[in-house]
Amino acid sequence: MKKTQEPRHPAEQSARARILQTAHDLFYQDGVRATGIDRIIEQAGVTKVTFYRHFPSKNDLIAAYLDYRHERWMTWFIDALGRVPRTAEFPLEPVVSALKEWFNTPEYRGCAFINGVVELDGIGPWVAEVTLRHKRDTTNAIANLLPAGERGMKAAQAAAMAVDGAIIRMQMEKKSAAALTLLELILRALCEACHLSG
Amino acid sequence: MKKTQEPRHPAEQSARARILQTAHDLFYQDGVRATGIDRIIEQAGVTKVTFYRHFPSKNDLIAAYLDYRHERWMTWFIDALGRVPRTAEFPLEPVVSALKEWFNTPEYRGCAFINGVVELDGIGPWVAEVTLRHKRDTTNAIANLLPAGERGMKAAQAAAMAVDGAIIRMQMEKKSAAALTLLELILRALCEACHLSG
DNA sequence: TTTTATGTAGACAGATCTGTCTACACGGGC
DNA sequence: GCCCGTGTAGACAGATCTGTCTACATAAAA
Repeated sequence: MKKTQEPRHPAEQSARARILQTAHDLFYQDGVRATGIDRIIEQAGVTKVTFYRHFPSKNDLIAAYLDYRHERWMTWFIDALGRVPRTAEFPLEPVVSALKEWFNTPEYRGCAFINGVVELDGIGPWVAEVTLRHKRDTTNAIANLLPAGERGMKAAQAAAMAVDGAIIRMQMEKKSAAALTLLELILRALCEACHLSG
Repeated sequence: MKKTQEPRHPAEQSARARILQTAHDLFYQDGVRATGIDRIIEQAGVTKVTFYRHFPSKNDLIAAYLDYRHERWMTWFIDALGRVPRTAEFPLEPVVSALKEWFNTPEYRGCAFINGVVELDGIGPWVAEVTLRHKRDTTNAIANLLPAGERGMKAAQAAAMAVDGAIIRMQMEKKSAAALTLLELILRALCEACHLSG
């Protein structure tokens, strides 16, 4: 079953996977509106017909891009949170560590979903919807670092919002890790205020 | 001196002012990239020649828009902060009140400068520069609510970053004032942690 | 009075972007 | 043996966007 999927280029990816991968890189790096279909087609090494057979319109590609991005980023984030030992004194420390890792990647250009909401507000309500799902999942991942219950959930939501602020900040300032130390200040204050640090 | 400025339409604004005003409304509401020159020209009631005499290129208009926006918003923000009585118990309360006012305006679509950085990253480094100026001025306005000194400044910077998070959050969620209560939670925690609440 | 700054009206060039179309090739399953 | 899914190559239509151009009008300044 499904051996028909990848016959053409045994070593390489299927045409669809190459398109999606290329679209991801270009959309994230240069922005969705600024990236034309032609450039994706050229860089992915496919033709227009092949492209439009897989993605009937650019909007379909954008939707697939956001899904793909969510999957990738979420997997990485949860893994990164787990790689740092949790301490009772500052249970949100893994959040700072994970973001530090992300912020230092050379291709960093902010949160694809925040960028999407800003750039693509007009093309449909589904952009805001997938973005809210993304932020909900992120909040849940943060909440898993805290004791279950009302207090932990409120703190996780606030922490996630502060993280968005840090993401934006880092996107503006490029250099300088000021965003990270400020975020740590906020998260420590939050943990204390919610009696979550021991 | 300068009586030449507004001769044509005594009751109305000068052509330049109308263009800038229209550009502001459309750029902020629909996004810069999504707004064509033709639409601004039409809605401002001027012609192409008039437009290009005042603004040699769209980028010049974008720059003027950001300057104009900064002036307007900053004036409003400082005024709004001053309208709320400061309490020693929670000195950052005016920030929450001011944002509440802003978030409830029907035309709210986030921070024009954050949107600009996301949308216009490619067109030149000056976008990030005016954005950083804007955020610095905002931070200073917040710092004026706090006692001068190292502690107050750090808290103001962290608060400004959290505010950015709330701005984004509100932009995604449209309805629901969750962003505001979360922001208040963060700011209260910050004030306590920095020993700024009495 | 002449010049200059400002304005109007609208055609046009040149680029770019999305999406469609024709024509052809090849491998696997029916 | 034949069809169908997937692939290639590239022309083309139609829309939109930025910016230029000609031709003309008018009020204030010199």
